[in-house]
Amino acid sequence: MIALADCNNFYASCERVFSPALKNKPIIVLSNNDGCVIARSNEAKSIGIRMGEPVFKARKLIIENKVNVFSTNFALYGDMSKRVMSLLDNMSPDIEIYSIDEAFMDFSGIQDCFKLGLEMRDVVIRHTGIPISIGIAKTKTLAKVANHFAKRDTKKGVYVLDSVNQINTMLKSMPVSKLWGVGSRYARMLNSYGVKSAFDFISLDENWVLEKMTIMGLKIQHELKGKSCISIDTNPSLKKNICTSRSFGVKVTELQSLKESISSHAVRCAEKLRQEGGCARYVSVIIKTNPFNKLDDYYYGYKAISFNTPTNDTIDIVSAAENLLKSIYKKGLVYKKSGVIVGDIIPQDRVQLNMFDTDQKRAKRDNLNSAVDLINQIIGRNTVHIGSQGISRKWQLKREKLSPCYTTKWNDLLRVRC
DNA sequence: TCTGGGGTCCTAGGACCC
DNA sequence: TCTGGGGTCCTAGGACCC
Repeated sequence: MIALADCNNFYASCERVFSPALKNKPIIVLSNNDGCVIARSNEAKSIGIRMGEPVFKARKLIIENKVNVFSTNFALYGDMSKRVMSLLDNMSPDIEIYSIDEAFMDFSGIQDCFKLGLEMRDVVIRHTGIPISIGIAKTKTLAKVANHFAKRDTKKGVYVLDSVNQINTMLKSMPVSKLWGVGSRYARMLNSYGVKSAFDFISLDENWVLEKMTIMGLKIQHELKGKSCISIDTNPSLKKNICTSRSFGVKVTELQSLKESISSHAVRCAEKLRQEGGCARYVSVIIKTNPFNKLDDYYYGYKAISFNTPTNDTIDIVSAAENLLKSIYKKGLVYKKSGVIVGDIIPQDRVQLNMFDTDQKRAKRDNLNSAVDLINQIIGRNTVHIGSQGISRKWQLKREKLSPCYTTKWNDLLRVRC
């Protein structure tokens, strides 16, 4: 069995630990620049303050209900997280720290999972003051479902989901949008096909799920049916990506102020990189304008370089970032109109012709359009994307509506080899 | 007026190799 | 008349997570 421990309303609970007078009072925690609500106590949830809501929209509710408002204090949350995780680690054979407030634990071989869950919950609240919920089931995704129901049982806070009947009942009462791995896009798509509950989802044809939601969707489905596809990772590898980003409180149009931000972001990135003991092969800079501002055009500037020699040197990273910034600013941020991607990226809707070596040359020399028509006829599409290898096997498979022939990144769940 | 920050994985095409 | 194919790496972009 796998257990998922999840701290309840983690940031809000952390703040409450240090201000006991706030017990049973509504609390919210805000993002950078105090822009959005990123954590809410149960009381704040019941008032109707929504997750991610901009503060100015929730202001009325906040004032009327005398909600206690905090800016983020990540040093505090990180420290509290370490304490919680170390307690859980002491009581469980194997643990995967999944996020600042969640951990998966391997409960295989445990006689009474429910009892151990209750003990953990008790120990954590006594030693840290943070309430946690624990869901226990056969797979990670089912443990997430179990946790969903553990949260609703405020008395016990532990839920073991083990019989098929019980699982089906729970999945029937759970909207598909609440499933781990189903975000707003997939939820909307699934709803449009009449798939409303998690149970509707597991009843879908596997090939349909694969086609619409890639291998990720199929894994969710298998996990919900009790077939484990996502194992516990107790030995996390180095980060594959390190990012420092901030929103500006106000609109910025001067290169100089962008440069200052980019430099300090780059320094911070280099710090994180050295902490990890890693090296950077690749640096990229992205600048966007406010997507919510309907009055201005939306700009998205992107530029990246690869280092010949991977580095963790602050100077290298900062100067690379500054150079990238300059080229974006000059090329894109000032001139380009909404939605245009700046940098070295080629627009998606291109018609690139490169069918067969000899034909390609002839086509370029003679008449590009007729060759495009020819390809369209062959593959029966209006828009042509043909690679340098001509119509590859990948394309042929696609035309026959078979699965893609990628294999290297797929696990044993589904091996489609051509 | 004011809308977060830091990550992951998968897909697909292009370049290139043998 | 015929058009190799299997593999890796790179990269952008789209989905997701907390």
